[in-house]
Amino acid sequence: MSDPKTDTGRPRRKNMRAAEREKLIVEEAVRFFAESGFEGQTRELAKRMGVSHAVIYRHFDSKDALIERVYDHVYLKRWNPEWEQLILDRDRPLQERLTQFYVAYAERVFDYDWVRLFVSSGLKSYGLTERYLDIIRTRIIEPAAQELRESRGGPEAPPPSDTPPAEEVELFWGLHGAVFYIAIRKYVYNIPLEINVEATVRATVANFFEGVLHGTRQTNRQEF
Amino acid sequence: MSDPKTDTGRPRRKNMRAAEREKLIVEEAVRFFAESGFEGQTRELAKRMGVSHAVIYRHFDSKDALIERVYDHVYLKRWNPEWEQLILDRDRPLQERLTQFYVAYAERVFDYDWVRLFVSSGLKSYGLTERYLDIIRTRIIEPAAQELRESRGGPEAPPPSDTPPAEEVELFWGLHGAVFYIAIRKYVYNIPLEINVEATVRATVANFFEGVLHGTRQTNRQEF
DNA sequence: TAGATAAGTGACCAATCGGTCATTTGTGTT
DNA sequence: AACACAAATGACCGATTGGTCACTTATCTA
Repeated sequence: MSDPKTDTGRPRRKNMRAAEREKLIVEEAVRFFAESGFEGQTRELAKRMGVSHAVIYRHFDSKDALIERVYDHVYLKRWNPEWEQLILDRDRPLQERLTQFYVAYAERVFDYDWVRLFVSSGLKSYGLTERYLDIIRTRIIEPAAQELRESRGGPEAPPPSDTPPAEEVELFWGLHGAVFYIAIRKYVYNIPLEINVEATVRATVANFFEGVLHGTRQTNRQEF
Repeated sequence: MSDPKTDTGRPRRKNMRAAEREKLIVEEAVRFFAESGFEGQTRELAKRMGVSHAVIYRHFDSKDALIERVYDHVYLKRWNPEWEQLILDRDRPLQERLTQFYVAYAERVFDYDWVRLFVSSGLKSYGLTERYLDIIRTRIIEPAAQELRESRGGPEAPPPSDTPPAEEVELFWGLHGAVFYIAIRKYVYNIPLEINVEATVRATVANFFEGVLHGTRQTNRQEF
């Protein structure tokens, strides 16, 4: 039908350069493991690429080694270091900074592959999710909590300390959960969401700050 | 050492009545699948009970049949129908109702087995999580959203309709996510939480209502 | 164009999986 | 104590698993 030379689709069964093949395997593996979980078979993964499963073992020592590469590819590349400065930028109101952060975060991370692989690896407890959430905690949650504590307390507020305020930290984890749960509903629970994600994120952050700024601090909080 | 008749521990290797054995299998399977995921082997499950894995197949037609029973045992028994009336009880402020609900909900459901099995089955998409979240939506989220819409709107507010207000519904999903994410952090991501869960739930609900009641409705919301 | 080298194949392996079955062992009944 | 039946066993089956290897095929280079 079509001349393989002019066929714009994937080159059929031709040999590929090692680097190119590896990249292709990792990309296909990301999607595959996101769908099937890590117990998905290498043979089926290979079949998707139209090659024998032995090819995978030419390029990766083991299935676990491939999974490691999948992690790298999916997680590490999606963290934007600028977010860390954004949270601390006192030229803008804290609410504005967090709105921008969560809108950008959702844009990057609310994705079938990312969310499912993250939750899957959480259940397997390879220690990977713990490391990632450490970044969220130390770079986003705790700085934001510190900013809030310093900004909203009057002159009589306790002086800022090195240890982040536990009460505010938990509230920000609540905000984080409210936002991320959107992705969980969509990609883990398969709930069809017809909502505008960005608008929902904005509204969630806005509602959070309305509570946090206008609320009375004295009630319902003493038990932390 | 101890007379097997008076030994309060598990009876060693003795035959059990069918009903008793089935119950024991299901209970052990709950814990086992929560730890290992549904790909855990029946042989290892049997080994935990000190029996051969053929025993499982005497009492259950297949592994899938056992998993079905595990679902029943874990999910259906933990829903309290009184919660549905609680949300609609206009003798009390809506915030109080939701606080009571989420404190009770967390008490029942924030549990290693429950949370991990729920997320696992979500990833497998057996349709089970969808059914469960339908209950949450129709019995809790949408009624609460309706209550809020009717309570906070002044006389000029639009008349209540049969279809729940989408804007409020999404906000309440945010509250639900903020609360449930506590359990996800603890049991899926293995983050050690030293917090008082009940106090955190109360604070989360309180902060949510401070935002929802004191906030200005006009800003940041028009895009839903 | 011929040889060298890298890429890909398919058969194979040992371990593991869900599931079955003839047989043995325990237990309530008479 | 003897019988009948239920419970449990362990060997076995066929399919599937991650992984290997000798061999074939494609591509680059001289």
